[in-house]
Amino acid sequence: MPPKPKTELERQQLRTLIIDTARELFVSHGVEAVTMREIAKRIGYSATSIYLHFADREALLRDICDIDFLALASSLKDVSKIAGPVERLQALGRGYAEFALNYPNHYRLMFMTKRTMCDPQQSSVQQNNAEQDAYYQLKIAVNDVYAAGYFRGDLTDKALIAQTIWAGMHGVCSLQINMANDVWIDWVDINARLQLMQTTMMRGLLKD
Amino acid sequence: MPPKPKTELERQQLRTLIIDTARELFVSHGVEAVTMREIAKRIGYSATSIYLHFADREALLRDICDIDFLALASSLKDVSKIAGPVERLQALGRGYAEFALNYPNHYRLMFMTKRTMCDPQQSSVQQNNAEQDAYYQLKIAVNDVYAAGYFRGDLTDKALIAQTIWAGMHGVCSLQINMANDVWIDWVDINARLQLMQTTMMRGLLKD
DNA sequence: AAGATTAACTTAACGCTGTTAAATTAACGT
DNA sequence: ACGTTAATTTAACAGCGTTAAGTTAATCTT
Repeated sequence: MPPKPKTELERQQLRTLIIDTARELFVSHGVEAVTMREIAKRIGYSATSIYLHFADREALLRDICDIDFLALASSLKDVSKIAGPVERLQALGRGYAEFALNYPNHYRLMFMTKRTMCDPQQSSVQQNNAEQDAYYQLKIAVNDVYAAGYFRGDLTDKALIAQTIWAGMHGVCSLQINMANDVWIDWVDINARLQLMQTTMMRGLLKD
Repeated sequence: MPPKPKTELERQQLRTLIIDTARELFVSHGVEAVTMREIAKRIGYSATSIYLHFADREALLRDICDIDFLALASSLKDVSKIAGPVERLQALGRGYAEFALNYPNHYRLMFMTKRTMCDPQQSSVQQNNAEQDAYYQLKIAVNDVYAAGYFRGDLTDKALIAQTIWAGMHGVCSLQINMANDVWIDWVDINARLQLMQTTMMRGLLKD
């Protein structure tokens, strides 16, 4: 029904409306099942209107991903208040898993689905900003434990330590998200698996 | 161009020809990029012919997955010859990672992609057959280490131990497969990550 | 041996998808 | 008052998985 002039602010608001609407649909239906037409209908526009704001579906997914990464980082920001460095690192792992299992479809989009990458320059997430970059939060937490001298003597590569801890938690979460319904496996309770992964990581990486 | 009667053997051969052709295409192009028409063209049939042997694309993917699981288990079968139980467990992890990183598109289909499950009854993989069931191989290896009394005293749930080790290796492999090209992360060499995950797991789970 | 039957296969077509081209609408500048 | 132009829609395309309808030729029946 619409006419002509639109302020830059209004354009931006429509962009984020599209993104937020799509994210909401993803929660319940999963990314792959949500169509461009469905997103458009939900906001009362025609499907082609989305292409005035995003080059294609992939570009929309990238921007949605950015918001998801911000949401993850935001959900973890209170962790920095925790006193002990080791406790902080463990709380980060717990928070990460909580996000993954609360928003499995978003986690899937972020970490388990093949996507075309964009350079971080044009991402809306500020790299190495602790409020926005969850991986940076992990690196800080690892750094703090390292500075306190808690890691085993043979562990000197802090990026390697961080990526290993990440992989451990990601392994538990992603198997849960993708394989929990697989009757082939005699799955143990997910909380027990998360717990053992955390303590195994700490026992394996920290000094005795 | 073809006429009528076909033996049960010939039907089976055509089935496996379809599966093998699709698997080969998956290796280079990825599962999502391979279309039914493309598979059919490759074997010189029309696309609709596939539907005489598989209910739908999902059913074809399930059967392909079965073959992939068999291939994984087969690639690990020599591990059982290794003498020490801990060495066996570690070799299993290395072999698993080797498979994952050599056939990333198949690994993605097997462990990272949402699929509708079928009951193990009608799977061509024999559950709890060490030659065919890779997860059973892992359980045996964990069992052997457990029987030898090498695990820490507070670890009594063998399924939990197996699933944690699996999650650790899966975490490293799946992050590598899906995120290795992400310039956001200062990725350390994949072999170093695999190595540290293995030693961390062993240090964390085994007695000192 | 001729005709009906039927398995194996193909061509046509449907509904859905992401996406593009063309048409429409209405506010603005002059 | 009127063209210009941005915002939006409708129409349409190519490709997908899939189904329906046809075609072919070997076998079965009598």
